[in-house]
Amino acid sequence: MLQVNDIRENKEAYIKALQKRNFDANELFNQVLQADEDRRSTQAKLDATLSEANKLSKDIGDLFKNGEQQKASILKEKTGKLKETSKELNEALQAIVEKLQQLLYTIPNVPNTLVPAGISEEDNEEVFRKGDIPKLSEGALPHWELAKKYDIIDFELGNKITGAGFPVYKGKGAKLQRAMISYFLDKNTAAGYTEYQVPHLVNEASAFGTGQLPDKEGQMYFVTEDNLFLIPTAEVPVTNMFRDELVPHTSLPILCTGYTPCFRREAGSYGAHVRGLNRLHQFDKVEIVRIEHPDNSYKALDGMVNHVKEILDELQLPYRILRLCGGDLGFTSALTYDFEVFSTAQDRWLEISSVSNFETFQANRLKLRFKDEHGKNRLAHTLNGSSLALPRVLAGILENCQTPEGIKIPKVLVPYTGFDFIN
RNA sequence: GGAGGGGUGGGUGAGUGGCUGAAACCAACGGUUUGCUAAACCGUCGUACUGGGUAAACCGGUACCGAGGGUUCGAAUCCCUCCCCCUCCGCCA
Repeated sequence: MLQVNDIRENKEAYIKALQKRNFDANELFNQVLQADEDRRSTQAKLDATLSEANKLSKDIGDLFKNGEQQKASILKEKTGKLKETSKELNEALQAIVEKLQQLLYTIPNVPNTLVPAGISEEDNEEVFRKGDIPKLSEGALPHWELAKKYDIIDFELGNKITGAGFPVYKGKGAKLQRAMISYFLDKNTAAGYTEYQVPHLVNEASAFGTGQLPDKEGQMYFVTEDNLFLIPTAEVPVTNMFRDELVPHTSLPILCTGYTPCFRREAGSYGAHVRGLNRLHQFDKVEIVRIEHPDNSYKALDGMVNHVKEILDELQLPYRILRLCGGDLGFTSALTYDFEVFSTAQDRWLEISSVSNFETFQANRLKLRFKDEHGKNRLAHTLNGSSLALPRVLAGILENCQTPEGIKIPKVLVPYTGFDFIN
């Protein structure tokens, strides 16, 4: 959520930047600033009223002590009116604050200057590409066929147990997944990230803190009995470890990584694009999260991009990096790079990582602050990225590394799998 | 799930109706002392909103003692609801 002061100071620049999202902020900003004016003047009136009441209370106390009951009861009458006034003002204030919040919730983050204008994923900007797209031999198969052929993923079984989008991994398929998790975590911890195991269910405050609420409520599974959400990404529990924290600037940056399953309702998704591992209700992901000093956050973002690159280089998969355009940029993000691996058999790119800088947008909701060099309390910058989301990496491996004899496991994973071939 | 106890500033912890935004101690920071270190001593030391001031320093107002309500002229202190923690019992990977 944006800060009112920032909106006031950068109104025109923000409006212009938000146009890249095709978001017209003009009217909303005016409403926000007006609501903020109302908030202040009401607050001022309320404070003055309370101040007067406090003084009277003190006087009454003194009078009682001196045994001047009558004088005291005269003053008491006065406070009755003040009390009424302050009650009214307080109610008005709460209504205004509520309105202001509601307005702010509807405004997405301001895109960074690097973000290209655009409407859809068509307008994303490819900034990097690496790896040869293998020429597959005759009879090359999509991953869901390969999964069946080698009996490593059972989609039908998942249907039976739960429903569509909950595959069962089996044998070498299961082992390969476990291997990837270990490998990714090892890469991340070697790069300085601290590994965490976090809850897979979160409360409302957490879902709100990272921006899943109120924007994406329908995308999360919700446990009504206990009022908890199944996490759509480790970003939620990991980032929320720092909710309501005020950390010294010397403790920045904070680097975290964690493996969790991710649960997404994916309401409204259908068709060929959700086939196989392309889009699941439950999938595994290793996430990296950074809490950064505002001066360093974009350097950190580049660092994260390079880190993910390194992993993909080692996996020797063909991939590209996109800078998301305004129309495709997530609600909370200021700048996002998507990583995509090429699905050879499907002849399309699959998103496997999304690395974003949220600047203070999440921190503002989270109340995640640091004490800076001058002793001032400021909002920190939060960043996160996948390193990596498993199913599509698996799809990429299966499809790109297929040979007529079987699937060749990327060398870097072999120490983790204990086998180098699936046949 | 049942019974009881408790949630106070970075930490420990005092505080049962006004003199308490909150003692004391520890930690932290600044300084004095010192060949260096330690010790000692002095000082500073919560957060948010807001008014004045040069958006610094500083001065003032309001709110905050788990959260939200209530009683009262006045609440950390009394009452209600919820959340969390601890102990015992039950259940259990």
